[in-house]
Amino acid sequence: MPAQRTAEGVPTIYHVATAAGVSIATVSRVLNGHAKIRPATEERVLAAVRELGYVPNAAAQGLSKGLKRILGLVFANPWWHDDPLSIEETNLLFADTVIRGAQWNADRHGYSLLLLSSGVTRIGHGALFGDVIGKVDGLVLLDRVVRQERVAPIAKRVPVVLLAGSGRSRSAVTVRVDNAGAMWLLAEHLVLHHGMRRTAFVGGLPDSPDNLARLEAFERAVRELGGTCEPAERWSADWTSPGAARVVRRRLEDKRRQPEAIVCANDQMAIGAMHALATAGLRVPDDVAVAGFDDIPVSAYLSPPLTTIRQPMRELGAAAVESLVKRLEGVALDSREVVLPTKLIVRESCGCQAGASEVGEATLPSRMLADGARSALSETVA
Amino acid sequence: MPAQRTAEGVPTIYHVATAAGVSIATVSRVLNGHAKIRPATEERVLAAVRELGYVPNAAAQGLSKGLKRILGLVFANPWWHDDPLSIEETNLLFADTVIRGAQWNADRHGYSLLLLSSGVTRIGHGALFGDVIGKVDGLVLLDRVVRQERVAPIAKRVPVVLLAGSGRSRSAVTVRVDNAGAMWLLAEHLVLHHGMRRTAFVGGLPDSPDNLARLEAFERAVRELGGTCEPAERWSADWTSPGAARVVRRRLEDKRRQPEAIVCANDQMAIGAMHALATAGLRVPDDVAVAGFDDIPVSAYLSPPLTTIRQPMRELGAAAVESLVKRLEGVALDSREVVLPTKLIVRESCGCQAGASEVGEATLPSRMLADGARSALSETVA
DNA sequence: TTGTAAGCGTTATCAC
DNA sequence: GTGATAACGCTTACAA
Repeated sequence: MPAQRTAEGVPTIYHVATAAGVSIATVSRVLNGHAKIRPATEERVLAAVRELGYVPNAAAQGLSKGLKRILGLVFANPWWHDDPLSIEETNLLFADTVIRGAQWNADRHGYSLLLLSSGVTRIGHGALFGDVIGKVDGLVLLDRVVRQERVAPIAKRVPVVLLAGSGRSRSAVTVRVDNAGAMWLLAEHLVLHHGMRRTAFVGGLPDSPDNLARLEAFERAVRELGGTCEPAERWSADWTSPGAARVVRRRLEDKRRQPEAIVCANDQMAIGAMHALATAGLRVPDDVAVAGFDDIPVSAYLSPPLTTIRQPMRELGAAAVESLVKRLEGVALDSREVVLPTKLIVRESCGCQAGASEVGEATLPSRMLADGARSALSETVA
Repeated sequence: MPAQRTAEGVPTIYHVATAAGVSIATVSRVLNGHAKIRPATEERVLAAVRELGYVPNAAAQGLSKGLKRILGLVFANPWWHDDPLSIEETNLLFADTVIRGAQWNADRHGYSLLLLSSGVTRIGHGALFGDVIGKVDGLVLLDRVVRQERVAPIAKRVPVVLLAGSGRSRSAVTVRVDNAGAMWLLAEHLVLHHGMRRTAFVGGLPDSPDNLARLEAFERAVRELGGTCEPAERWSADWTSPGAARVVRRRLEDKRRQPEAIVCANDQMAIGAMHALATAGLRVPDDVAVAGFDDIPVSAYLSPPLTTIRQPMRELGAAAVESLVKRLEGVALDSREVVLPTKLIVRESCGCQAGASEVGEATLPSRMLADGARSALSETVA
């Protein structure tokens, strides 16, 4: 037996073996539960493990087993010092909540989640995200972190799941929400229920697939229902409250008749829009109705409470991990695309009255669920 | 040369060597930039690397170098299905923003950030966080993820930084903000500037070091300035908006005179408090002033905009990683404790008038900076 | 039931 | 400059 090789203070399997008077193979067996071990032996090994505070070196395990049990999630994580205006980052809550869902489910499956960012240093510069790809068994790519054509080469090396992507990738699985169904519901509520005809849609970053899907679906739905939606160019923002506030203020200076309803591609922008309206002396929803998308926690606590689309952000992260894990364990995926359902949460910013409950909340099932959509939630959290 | 050993499709250094007609040692040298390589050779190797889409296996590198270049961050990440009320998680924004800062700085130093959660599965059950500790070179432990006495054994194995901890650990470095200085500033503003004497402090989870520090400092400051602070037990909440709303509503039912100012241990609770007050027909700040802590992005967009303490959450994460990396690179730390400064952000919920700027914002330097505090920000983002 | 030894894919120390 | 080759710490046949 090569005895203890490490000079460092960190105990290895050799130390444990020596201390327990067995071979390293036996230690490994005890720790991994394979094979039958004599109880007395097992006890000695475990005692040694405890005594030394031994924890296996995951790098060695990964090398030996060919599985690192680490999943990567790539998101946009800029530092903001260059741009004081972006203190409130692009869709902050969305990414963070997705991350939480992904971490949670990875953990459940015995994997850990490695957080990777696009945009700051080496990542994204070299091909294949630099070397970080070598650290993971699979990758979740958030919306917009990588261009369409860059996905294939990455997917050649590790399984990839696209989160909130356009869903048009051959090489990777896509997980997203039912944006179109959501916007239809909202348009119906505004146009049919409240009788509003003139609307506007405050968009997030223009190249975001989610933003595009929401915009197109909303415009189309409103038009088909007999209403109008102001030209998107004039209402394009950047997912942030200040950005949306700016857009709304600019429109307010224009003295033509204002829209009756302003729908925003996320809740943060709805908050910015409401702020701009309030500052201009307009009341929500009496003068203008406002709606958002996401249903972030504060939305229920705004005045007025925000009518919005709830998307299962956490489940989105969990579902992405779920299909990655399935792929790694050799389970066949039944679809290249997972579409999670959304809900219309009716509160007061659209003109409805507060319900009996503390936080008024009406829930309609999403119709128009895309083909192949199932509740990945029940799948995931089973 | 043992030729290509891997059956999988993933190319190894052996494939590259074969393709380039050199030894694996040469490939390694080219990729790591050590030693002099003939330009022609280098070119052949690089070509092979590109051709094959080779990326080094990080597990093998970690094993060989004794450094995984992975840092772990442990935070609380419960799934909420058991408890529908906790949809808005404990101090969500705080942890998420800290995580972003940590990820950003880790990336800058060539490390990746592994997200680990306490509480859900194996982690925290076995000693030493189960096996996950074997995946990292160092660990950042967030507030409350582990009890005081559990830190030492972990720190024996990998360097540990405590984030937002009590600062009383021998075995680990602590990174936190200047809670006491912040609360003094706020108390002065409320009591001296606005002349309010009767106050209340809505607390977060009672066992959180941050919460405790804020509560104690605020009570003490108010008292020394001649005001009063209602008993903490009655105002104890859980970091969430609904939690704070509940506490405030309960107090409102009590017909004794209400406090003139309600200070909350974070912004989410301030939002919940304002909601409860508005629902009860009380106006902020005319009837009751409200203040928060954190300065999350939406706080500037509430009505009224929230007066709060800005703590550098992102820098907190970055600083934690900074000291971990220093430790790993053998740089001596000049202190067991890093204390970052805070700022009082005066908006309108305290009774001040809106400033000239879009979002009124007065900034005072934090006095009472704890001993040894330096701007770790400048250190970090240098 | 346990031990021996051959990988796993790198890096790094020798030689040449 | 470049090529063998020995670690690195673990898992897993294969023997015993």
